Amino acid sequence: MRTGRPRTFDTDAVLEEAMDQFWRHGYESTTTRELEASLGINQSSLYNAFGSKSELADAAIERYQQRLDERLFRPLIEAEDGLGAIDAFFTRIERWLLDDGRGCLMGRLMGEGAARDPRVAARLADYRQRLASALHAALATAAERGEIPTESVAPRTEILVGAVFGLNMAVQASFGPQAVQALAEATRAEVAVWRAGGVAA
Amino acid sequence: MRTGRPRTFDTDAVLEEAMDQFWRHGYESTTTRELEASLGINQSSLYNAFGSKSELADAAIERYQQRLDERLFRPLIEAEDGLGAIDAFFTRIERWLLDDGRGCLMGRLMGEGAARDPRVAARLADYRQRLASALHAALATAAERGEIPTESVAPRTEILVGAVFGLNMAVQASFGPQAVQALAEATRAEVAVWRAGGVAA
DNA sequence: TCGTTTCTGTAGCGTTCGCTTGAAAAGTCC
DNA sequence: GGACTTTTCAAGCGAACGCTACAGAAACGA
Repeated sequence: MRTGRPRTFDTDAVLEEAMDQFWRHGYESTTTRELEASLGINQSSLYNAFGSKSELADAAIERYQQRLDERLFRPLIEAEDGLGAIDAFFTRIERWLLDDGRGCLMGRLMGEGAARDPRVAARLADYRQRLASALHAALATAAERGEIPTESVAPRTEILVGAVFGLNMAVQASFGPQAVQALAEATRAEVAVWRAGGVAA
Repeated sequence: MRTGRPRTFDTDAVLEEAMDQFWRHGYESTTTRELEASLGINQSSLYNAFGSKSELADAAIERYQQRLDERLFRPLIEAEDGLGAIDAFFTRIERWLLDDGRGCLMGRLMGEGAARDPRVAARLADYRQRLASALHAALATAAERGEIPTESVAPRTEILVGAVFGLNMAVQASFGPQAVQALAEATRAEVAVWRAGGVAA
């Protein structure tokens, strides 16, 4: 193992800041010059440490995905109150999208067609899978509790995945907080109808 | 009225081709060089005729919106079979998104954040309004026919708007035809549950 | 201390972007 | 036919893009 001059910056902190940049501006619109400025390190140091913009983004997305898992997906999977957990999930995701004006990194990447980069495409496919799994788990719990029929778990997983995509699209399209809130609220209302056995409140 | 040399190209045909280019590649990724090549006219002729890329896109989007109105929204508004028309709409939109691999221009624009251009933002807001109106009209018809409760018309309009956004997001994220089909199918299944009065088939 | 290895900063490569310039070509109107 | 207006075309402007070459600075093992 050959040694040499160690890095003067904290790789982890830089990655955190890079994640925030991609989160705010997406993949294409985050330029290496902006990264240089916001991360406080020179471009060549960036490339020396991460290889390429694509690889840096890949690492940043992995970091973001872990955060999503912790804050949004894990509570959904571990909750035991079925449809109540789904209601809470859509409240949480609404805040996630609106609270700090950053939206969702995955939504940005999906919308801007960042899947043309194969690394990003793999991350997005993984995200879709995790989202669907978490929703499926919560719906399965709801079925166990007798809140919804078992046959409806699979199609309703798709419905909710689509609803999350739709929320993200509304954010990307800059339709404003009210539009996003309206979509989230309508989704929660529909879930409430499921609980009521299909009889509208 | 001062006269001069007339154009050698058909403005209408050029606009049609420009619409197709934006449709295939979105706003940002459609370059003035590509337009020059595909439209068969010089860049300066383009700028002379349309002013700017933004204005050309604006005209192309207007054209596209008219097509959307004719092919997707008008049938939804004029149909008299309530939920049946909504089922047919989601079948039609699924084909619209998948058949020729172009997806939907509005979906591209929403996803790529093209709303940063004020002209595009206005077009997108208009699109959202037209989509919501068409769905609302069909749901109102369904309520008149007694298929769904009147109170559910407004929230379910939002649900379906979100579903359309979600379908577009799936297309933009390159999740593939099966993912898009699954979302559309699940939406139709949920609409069928509405008709059945909430009792799952 | 010395040699080796790695990191840092400047400067710049080649490409592409939206858009414009300037002169020649091609029409219309009197 | 000649004055006038507009379109066309090639060339190029200034800026931004991802990325890199290179030289000097800085830390390691011996």
